[in-house]
Amino acid sequence: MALSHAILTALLDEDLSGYDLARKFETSLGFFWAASHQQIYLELKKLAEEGHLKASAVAQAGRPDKIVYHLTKNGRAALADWVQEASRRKPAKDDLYVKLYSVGHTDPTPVIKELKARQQEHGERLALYERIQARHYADPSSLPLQRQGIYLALDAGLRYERTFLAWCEDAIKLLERSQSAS
Amino acid sequence: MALSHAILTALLDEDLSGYDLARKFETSLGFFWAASHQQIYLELKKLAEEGHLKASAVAQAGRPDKIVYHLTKNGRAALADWVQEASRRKPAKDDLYVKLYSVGHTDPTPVIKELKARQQEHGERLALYERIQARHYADPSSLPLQRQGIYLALDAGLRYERTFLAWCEDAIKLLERSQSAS
DNA sequence: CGGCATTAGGCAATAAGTTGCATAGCAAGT
DNA sequence: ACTTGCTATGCAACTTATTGCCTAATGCCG
Repeated sequence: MALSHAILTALLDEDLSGYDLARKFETSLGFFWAASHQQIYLELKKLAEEGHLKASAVAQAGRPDKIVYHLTKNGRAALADWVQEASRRKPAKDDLYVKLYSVGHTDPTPVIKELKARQQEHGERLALYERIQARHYADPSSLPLQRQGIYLALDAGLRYERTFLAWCEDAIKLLERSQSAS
Repeated sequence: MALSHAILTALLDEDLSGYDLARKFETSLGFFWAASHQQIYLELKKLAEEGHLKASAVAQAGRPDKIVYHLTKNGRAALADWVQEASRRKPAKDDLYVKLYSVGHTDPTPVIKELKARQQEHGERLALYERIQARHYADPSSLPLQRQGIYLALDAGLRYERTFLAWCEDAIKLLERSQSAS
């Protein structure tokens, strides 16, 4: 039950429809907790049934109708409880490192290729984070309290991407060197 | 089907029983792909059925019998195929960052508490990585090819933990400052 | 008008992972 | 004799997430 809490969190600020939420999970919050729209719609239904959210149908002109969800007192309390619970570190799961374990036994070429693909991918992500930072979090000391948490999450993302990219570069160098040596 | 590949990878070096594998997944490989013994036993059965592994019962004196698994040609080929497939970046999922999003709306104290707990946890993990590095990977340039991949994975772990700890410290500082200011 | 993208919501099947529990042999300590 | 702990394997129920597919209204482009 973790996506549910991410959804409740997203609804702290504003009432949103499932569709809106899905988009929010493609950017901002989704950087730290990814979810597909299928999952989101399902979870919203459950949360409404449990009384954590209140659903209201909204007719729209020129667009399909939508269902907007509002955080109830109940939901707010459930969220507060969850924030107080200690969460455990998520067990790491990344194919890339597992593949590194096979390096001595098979051709390292595909691993190098993958490292380069990741380099690209993480470089793009870093650029995105940097754009967001420049636009919305350029001056952290003047941020209102409500943005400070998000700023910190973004900062964690920035540091992670930079660290990963630096490692990536070194890893590629090492593997290419040992490849040409053999 | 990802745990299966991690298991195949672990069996590249040596034949192992489910129990042995479970222990391997509590250290080394498990740092990058976590798995419980229940999952491992289940997956081993499947892999044996599919012909990727060959199971052989081994009677032991003074201990319960065990089932040792050996990587077949078939399994080796499947693993090689998998290494060539491009793997996608795992969608990030960490409660901690989601909780940061709720900072302006509720009391930040539990979040600070959690950050400190993580600091502790990641500090211990870093110390563990450093011990492993000092013991087995002190001189990376002299490593045989088969250890270089593992060295790189460990290096990624070291960098990640250090980055996280530095961020953690800054995050705690910022939150405590804004807490006392309010 | 036809086709395509966007907005909006959903179902069903499957895969993957977690939690809790069960069994059983043997060793070593108390 | 009793308990604790390690080795060794497993089942069942459940939650969580992924994949693929579907409907339906509207706007826009050619």
